[in-house]
Amino acid sequence: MTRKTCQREAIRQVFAHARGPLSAEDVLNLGRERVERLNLATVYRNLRIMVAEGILRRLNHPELGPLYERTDISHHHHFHCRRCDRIYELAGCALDVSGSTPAGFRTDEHEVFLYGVCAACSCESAGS
Amino acid sequence: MTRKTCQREAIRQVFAHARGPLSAEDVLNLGRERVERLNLATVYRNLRIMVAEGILRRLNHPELGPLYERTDISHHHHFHCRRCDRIYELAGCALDVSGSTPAGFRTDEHEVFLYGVCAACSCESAGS
DNA sequence: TCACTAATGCAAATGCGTTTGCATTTGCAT
DNA sequence: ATGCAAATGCAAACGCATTTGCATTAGTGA
Repeated sequence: MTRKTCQREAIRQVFAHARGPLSAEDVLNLGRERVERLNLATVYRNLRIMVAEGILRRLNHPELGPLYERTDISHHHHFHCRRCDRIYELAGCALDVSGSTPAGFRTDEHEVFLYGVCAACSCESAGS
Repeated sequence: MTRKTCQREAIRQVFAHARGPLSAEDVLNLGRERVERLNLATVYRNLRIMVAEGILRRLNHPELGPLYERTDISHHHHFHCRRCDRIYELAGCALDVSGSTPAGFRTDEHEVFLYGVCAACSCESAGS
């Protein structure tokens, strides 16, 4: 029987309000804003459950490592600002999948990662 | 002073003949076909040197982890066959980078990973 | 309210890629 | 041929994400 605990609820709330994928550490920190008494092991235990439930997906970012994101958002890709280290979700997909798949191959999934500087960081350093 | 050892030469040869990115373990195994006495620590030491020299690039594949590939090949992306676990290099790029970069953002680099089944594996299971 | 057990906290343990200390081997200049 | 420092082999150590054992806490049905 599954119980409704405040730490579990906090973790779900964190994802409900997140605007991008989160690392386990992120979930811990954001979760603690809601429930001071929250442990990393608990975070992992719940992340695992939520992934098993299909609520979350675990993705491996080439530069940031393992991140978790909700599965109820449509196909998208990620932009990593190397200045502030934030991850932005990019709506849609500008990849021609069939165009990049060799003859005889079948592409089931794909991931695209962009790296650069976000608007916020560009402004800061823009001067004037 | 840098010396020319057979293990170092073997590692360079491995990359000279590789047709895709390799894991450290791959380099060890392929290198041993050339020099039986080759150690993983040596592989790592040389990989590090070659990356520092700019000969190799280290990339983090979301499904396969850290891989090393030559830097003297033109822009391309990777296809991972989930059936045989092989990595194929895809010539060119079918991503509309500017199209996927939000206003105000600047994209410096990007990576694309495709997952699916390669031609060889498709044939095997295709029956006739 | 009470008992039962799921869930948590904590700390130790794991797995895996990678690094490092040190004794030994081996290019290479002399 | 000889000597010195670079390179290697080996095994232990690391860093980091993640898991786990166990005592304690706290939902929840009765």
